[in-house]
Amino acid sequence: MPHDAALCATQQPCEICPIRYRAVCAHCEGDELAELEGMKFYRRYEAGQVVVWAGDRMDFVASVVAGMAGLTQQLEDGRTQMVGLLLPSDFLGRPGREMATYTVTATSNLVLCCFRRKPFEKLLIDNPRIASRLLEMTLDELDAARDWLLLLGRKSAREKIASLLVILARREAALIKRRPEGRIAIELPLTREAMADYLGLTLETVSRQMSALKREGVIELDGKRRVIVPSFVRLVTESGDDSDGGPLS
Amino acid sequence: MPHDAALCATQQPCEICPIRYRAVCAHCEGDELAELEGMKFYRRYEAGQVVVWAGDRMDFVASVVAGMAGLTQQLEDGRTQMVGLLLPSDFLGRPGREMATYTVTATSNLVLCCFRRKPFEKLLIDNPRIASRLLEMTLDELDAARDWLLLLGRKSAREKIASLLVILARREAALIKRRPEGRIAIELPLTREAMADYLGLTLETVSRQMSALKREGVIELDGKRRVIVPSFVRLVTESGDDSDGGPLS
DNA sequence: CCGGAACCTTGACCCAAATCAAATGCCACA
DNA sequence: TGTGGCATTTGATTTGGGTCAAGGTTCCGG
Repeated sequence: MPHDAALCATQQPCEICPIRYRAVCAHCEGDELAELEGMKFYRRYEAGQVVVWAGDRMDFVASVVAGMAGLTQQLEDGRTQMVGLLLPSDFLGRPGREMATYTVTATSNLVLCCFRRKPFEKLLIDNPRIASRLLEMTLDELDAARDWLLLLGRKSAREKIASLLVILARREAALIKRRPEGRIAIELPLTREAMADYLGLTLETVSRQMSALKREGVIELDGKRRVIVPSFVRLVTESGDDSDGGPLS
Repeated sequence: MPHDAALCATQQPCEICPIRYRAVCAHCEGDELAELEGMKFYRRYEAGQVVVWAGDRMDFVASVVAGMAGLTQQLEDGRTQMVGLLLPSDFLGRPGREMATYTVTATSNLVLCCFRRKPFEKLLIDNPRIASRLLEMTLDELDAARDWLLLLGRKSAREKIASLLVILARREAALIKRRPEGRIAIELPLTREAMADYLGLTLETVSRQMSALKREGVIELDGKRRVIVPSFVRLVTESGDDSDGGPLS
């Protein structure tokens, strides 16, 4: 097994792709889809592997098919902040940009559906369906970033943890077009350190707050990477915002 | 003078518009520009006026021509975080969305170049130039939001203040296609409270850090709303990140 | 079954920024 | 020229989360 990104021969047809109707290809049909299908290739990364370093040349863009990746930014003295969390169906890379602006790391085992950048950019010009879907996804990501700004700027450590769990639960549920409620389980494919980098905390504070939420019955831990939430509404209350999570979209 | 948004009769031709080559209309020429010009109308707001409330119907989109506006999000208990800062040439509103997601407030006197939403959406479909410019602007805004995440998550109060000043200086300079250097003046069309909401601080902390930067000669104050920076590189050093601000774009 | 590494938890202490509380400056306007 | 209403500054005190330090788990390879 190579240490580098593994170019993976086994790729699925788009028809049975789990992110077929949520990714950048969502609105494509017939010829458009065939063209994308013809140029796609898969890559797999192990948890912890770096996909690209900030400043490196990046000549592909991709959709996350499975797993999770984090975009990360750093100050010179090493302080680290996650600035993007990519879940299945999210888009990676910026058309028109040669160099990666952020370091991308697989936080769990990761499968990407990649397209070489240049041909993809051409497709973007010829094919308004793809371009408009990408605009829509970018606007959604901007909205998510804005919720994240509120989280980082104004929420307490406990609210931050609860918010992260709510976000993961909602994203997980959205993939199967449902809305989380009642007793639910959340996969948590992040180390405590990655959670801390996401939330602007230290890993010690993350650990302490997780313990506190557990002690108070808001969550139960099933191993380190799986969380049981007895009452989803209780968790939402703890997260500080009581928005209902908006339309299913 | 009405208390509400002032629909303003005096509007300039696009040719002499100060944001002609930076706004969503940047790549438009001839017919495209004429079409935009035919449907545009100006609105003016006084400092402090609300442009739209979160949740209200919003049936126009707009470019900021002059002045500054803040997008703001709130938790139920009143904690407030600014999640967007709109400067001249920035785009306001989301095509395809009926309701405003954020409250928009003029932080200084503000001039908007508005388009009714429905006709603008139609234009977006028919006219790839505008759509691709909007995608580009949205991607830039996402990058800015990601720098902002780093600021909120990991920077000290002093670094936050310095970073805000650097951002304003760069944006001001970019409008005239220059890069800030040496001794510069920065307009600061924000109250201390608005700065605090931007930076995830209290207004007292903002005031204290401004005083400290002044005491140490990093900045001089010329009234409350104008800052003189004797050495721009010194200010950038104080901001924590030493990126050079990227290409002029 | 043991040793080690990676990850996580817990405790004690500290500090940067929040909170609470006055002052002070600065207009606009009577 | 005073006066009320802001925005801002400054001071005293508290506190949430950071830092430093020590153990505990889990899991893998030998």
